[in-house]
Amino acid sequence: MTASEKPSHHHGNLRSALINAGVQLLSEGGLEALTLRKAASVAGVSHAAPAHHFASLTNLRSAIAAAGFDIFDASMKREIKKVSSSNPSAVIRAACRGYIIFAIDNPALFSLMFGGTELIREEPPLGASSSLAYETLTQICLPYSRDAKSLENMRMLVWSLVHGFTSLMLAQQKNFPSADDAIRQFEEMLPDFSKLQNGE
Amino acid sequence: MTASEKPSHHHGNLRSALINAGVQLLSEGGLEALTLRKAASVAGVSHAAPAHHFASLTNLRSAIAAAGFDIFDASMKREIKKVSSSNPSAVIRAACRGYIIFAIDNPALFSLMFGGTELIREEPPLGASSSLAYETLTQICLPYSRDAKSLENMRMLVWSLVHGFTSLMLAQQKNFPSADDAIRQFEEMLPDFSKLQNGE
DNA sequence: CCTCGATCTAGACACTGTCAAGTTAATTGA
DNA sequence: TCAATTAACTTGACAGTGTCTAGATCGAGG
Repeated sequence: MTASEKPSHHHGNLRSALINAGVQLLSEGGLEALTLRKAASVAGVSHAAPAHHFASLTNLRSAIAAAGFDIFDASMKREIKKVSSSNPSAVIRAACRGYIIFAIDNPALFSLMFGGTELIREEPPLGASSSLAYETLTQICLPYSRDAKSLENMRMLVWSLVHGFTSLMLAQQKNFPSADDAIRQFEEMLPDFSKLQNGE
Repeated sequence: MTASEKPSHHHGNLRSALINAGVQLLSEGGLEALTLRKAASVAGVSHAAPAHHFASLTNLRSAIAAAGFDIFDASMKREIKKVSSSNPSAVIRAACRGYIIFAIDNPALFSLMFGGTELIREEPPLGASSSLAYETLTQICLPYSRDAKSLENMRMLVWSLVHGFTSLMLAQQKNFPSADDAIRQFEEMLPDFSKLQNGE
């Protein structure tokens, strides 16, 4: 949509425009700043236009959360790529760094995804994107699993640890630490954790 | 407030009545069912009455969250009392059971307390109650701490683990498991965790 | 008894999600 | 090519929300 295009009655790509507007509203004003009408306004359409793409606010929130899971998964994968994949423990720690970085960079989005807001989790947009991140978290635990049950336990252990740490960090401090400080604190807590790996 | 008392213009104890009404609304309709006007209605007063006790919805939410932290702390302490206090690891596991039980019994309250809703965390009502629970979590880690730093790491480790597990459980399943099932799943994940205790 | 302050009511305003009806534009089909 | 159909959007309305202002009522202290 360049400036040379004359404004059309049809927006063209309103659905993704509303999602982008929602992400922006979240990052600027927190959870409660995300409203259908504001998103419509930012996207440059009337207040009722979103209804044709999202049946309700819950649907828009779910689509935004799905976009959040994509960013989230990308953040973990980016940090994983930075380290040698031959060291399983380093890979897990890298994923955790990506986890924390995402939350610090997108606290309101993180809250929307995990904070208890009603979302439609099963259907395609959100279900697929969250499964992606789920899969990444499973992959990094594979080296530590002997069977299906130990994999599930390890995955839940790692996920619980990093998710709990991140959630509590966001809930406690009004002014979050920098991502570097948060990661430092997490890894300082973690050394004991490495004992339960079968060897690093 | 018995039925024999004639209704007075003054409610008498509107502040706590609104908090109780809020807890009820949360448990019946989730996060978004908690509104000032509904709480006022449940308490039997006009829509503007709450303003004299809570300057804004955020203040009411904070007071309700404070009440939640009291229940939360009581739930942990109740489980701790059930076990012999001579076994530090058993005490920690008991506290975690209380943590999970509270979340299963009060999912919306849990979301309000930790889910990213804006709250006034420093001031007396919420600040004091959350410090109480914080203190309980610190106490159960004392047997495993050699110094201030190791205590902080252990506390954060335990808290992150149980909080992350609980949050993810509430976020993932629309129909939560029973408290018993959730605790079983948590403790099944935990055995590896016991390795990092200096001895059970 | 009377005053005064605390408590609550009534009304209003802007904002919200959602619905219904109408308008515009793109696409399809003959 | 051009009319008809359908998708996309606008306008208007409604109930519900937080919050403000003004006024009414009650309880306690002088």
